[in-house]
Amino acid sequence: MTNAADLRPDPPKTRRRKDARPGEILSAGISEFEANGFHGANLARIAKSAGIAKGTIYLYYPSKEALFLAAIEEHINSVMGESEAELSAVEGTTRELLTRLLRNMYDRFVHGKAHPLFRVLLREGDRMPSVIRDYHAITVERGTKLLTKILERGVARGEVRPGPVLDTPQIIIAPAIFFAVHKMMFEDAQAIEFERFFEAHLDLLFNGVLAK
Amino acid sequence: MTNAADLRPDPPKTRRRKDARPGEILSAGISEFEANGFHGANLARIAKSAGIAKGTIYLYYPSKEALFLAAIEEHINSVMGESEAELSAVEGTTRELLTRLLRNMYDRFVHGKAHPLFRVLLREGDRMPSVIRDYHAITVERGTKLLTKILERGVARGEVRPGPVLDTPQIIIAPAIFFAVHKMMFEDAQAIEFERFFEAHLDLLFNGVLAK
DNA sequence: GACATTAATGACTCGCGAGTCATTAATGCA
DNA sequence: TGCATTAATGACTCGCGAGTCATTAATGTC
Repeated sequence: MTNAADLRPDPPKTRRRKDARPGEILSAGISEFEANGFHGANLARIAKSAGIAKGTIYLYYPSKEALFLAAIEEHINSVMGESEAELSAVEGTTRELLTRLLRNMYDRFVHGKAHPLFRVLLREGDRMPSVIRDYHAITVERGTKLLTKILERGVARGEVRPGPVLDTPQIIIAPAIFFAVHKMMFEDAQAIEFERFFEAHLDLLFNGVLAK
Repeated sequence: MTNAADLRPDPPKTRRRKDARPGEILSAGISEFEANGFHGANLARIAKSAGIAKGTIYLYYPSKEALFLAAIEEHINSVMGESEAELSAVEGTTRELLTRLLRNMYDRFVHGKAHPLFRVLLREGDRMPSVIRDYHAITVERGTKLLTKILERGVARGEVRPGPVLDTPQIIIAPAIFFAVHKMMFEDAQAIEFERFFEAHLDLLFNGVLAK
């Protein structure tokens, strides 16, 4: 029954992989933080899921908080960088542009990868104002600028009515954030049907509620 | 230097007040839970602020969770019961009705007592689905019914355009919730000026964004 | 006033999880 | 092949806060 395997030395029980570790820990961390938030996350669990011992984490990150910050930063960039190209093309009617922008918002913040990130920051972001500022700059500010561009272009083309909405363009995407929040809180109690809500959102935007 | 006070027996160091305690503990609890959420709340602090020892809390409430549930229930009722009367009067134009309803929403969920409650439930409500269901019934369902009533009356009066908004009337108050959430997350990073936002909200509702 | 009842106390236990560090062993180099 | 370096380990410490319980003392009753 002797075979080659018996002659091979045992594979080492631990591997020394100084350069692969940080990334592995980071991605295990992202999953754990997404699922349980900062407070609820457990370093022993992160270690286990990264296939290492708890102490090893501390060889690469000085504290739970530092790991969280690194994980969030990584996540923000990977999640928010996407659809940048898709949205930067500003052509077509204002109606088309806004429809596309909103569809994209819902895709990301309600159904997509941005949802868990939004959830964690909404719940525990007040612990770390610098993260919130980053997130604000990358999502809100950037989005607001894009909206403003679309609306001003719309005014120039005679498609958009000048008015107070131009001063606080966030109001245009507000229902999408509302939907994401509602889902977070009341998914179990009573979910809102997405397609209907989306239709209503567009209708409100383009027509208001009053009869002509 | 002898006077009456010297002769009076020392006042008792502890008072036995079986019936006053629960209420006092509850109100100390409400403050603590409002300020720190469920997890962040500290029973020793609640006891101190109620002027009793920690053990005394357990004479009246079997656990932190039970105290939280009692505090939330109490709070929900006291906070949500208000402005009921004010809103039930359905007369005037639809425009007037909606303006009044929205002003009321902002007053309560952004500036008023409902804000901290909303904040706590948004952050930690998933721990206790029954509380969320109560809250949903008292706020969302009731509000949605009122909105539906206003909108259907509006349609009957020819003031409101029938359309998808009637199916998901929540969309009308969505920007108010957005504003509350934005305030929670980004107050420090970049607050939105309230009056402008409110104007934009009404304008969006009554006019949409497109030029006529 | 003496005694029984029970409200109130707060020092204590206990579980949890972040962070430490003495020990082990993988790997590179002579 | 032996030695030095350092990645990796995991049992341990330590602080925190919920929940306990033996003890104290306020109050009602005879």
